[in-house]
Amino acid sequence: MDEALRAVADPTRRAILRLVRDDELPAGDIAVHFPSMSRPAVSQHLKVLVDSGLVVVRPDGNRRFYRWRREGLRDATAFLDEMWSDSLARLKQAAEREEWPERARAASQSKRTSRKDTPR
Amino acid sequence: MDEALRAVADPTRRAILRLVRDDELPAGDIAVHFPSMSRPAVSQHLKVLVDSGLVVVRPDGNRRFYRWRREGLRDATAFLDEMWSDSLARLKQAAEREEWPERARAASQSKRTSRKDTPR
DNA sequence: AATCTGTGTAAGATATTGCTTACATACTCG
DNA sequence: CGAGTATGTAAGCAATATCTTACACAGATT
Repeated sequence: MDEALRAVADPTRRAILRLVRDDELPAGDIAVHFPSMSRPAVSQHLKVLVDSGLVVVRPDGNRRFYRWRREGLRDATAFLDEMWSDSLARLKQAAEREEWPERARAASQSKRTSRKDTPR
Repeated sequence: MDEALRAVADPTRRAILRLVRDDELPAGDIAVHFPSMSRPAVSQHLKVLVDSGLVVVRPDGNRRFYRWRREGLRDATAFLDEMWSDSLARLKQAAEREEWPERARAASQSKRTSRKDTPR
């Protein structure tokens, strides 16, 4: 999942993903969308996308067709969903404390047990 | 948005986000959750999170309380939504071509106009 | 066969990350 | 005030990312 998110953190790679989301495209066709960078650079981005599981390749004769691989974004999506979810457990906990979840809760008591930076 | 996604691509930072999603926590309390790394390392991760807009700080006396900033994940979420969406435009286009969107479409003709790597 | 075409890989330069340790600062409390 | 607490910043380092140019090589064309 780290890999997928890292891959998606690059704007070029996101643009590539959009290109191959609905259509299968050969590397060359993808590269022409990025005149500001060399073709090998795009090729390397494609490699990153393949290695992170976000895209699959289908060689066909001379060319290599790239296509989005849905499964590759599952975990990343799950993480965001988790962040946005209203967490039942959280609501229950809040209820038990007789507080409203909407109200910002004051921070719990910090333990204050640490002294100095523990050297390692 | 690049920044937010890059920030979230790190597992430590995701863990921090989960910690401060529902509760406001002081830096120290956050750091103790990561005994495998030094406190300054965590502090630096917090800085990344703040700089990328994923988290806000509230200084209070001695301490600094961190809390998730929802807005920070909006764009990243939008990107994923876009990837998963069934794109009305795409459906319409498919209809106009009298094809079913579920059917994988063969790649469009590549132009084959490129010759060699263009030197820069 | 000779030569394109499409695309990946190698090597190298440079910038960025993610740590670590040492230190600076500011607040708190007796 | 002076010691202790909470936390950020500086400097340095090893690993990684992201480009670039040069090159390798298989498949297509003539």
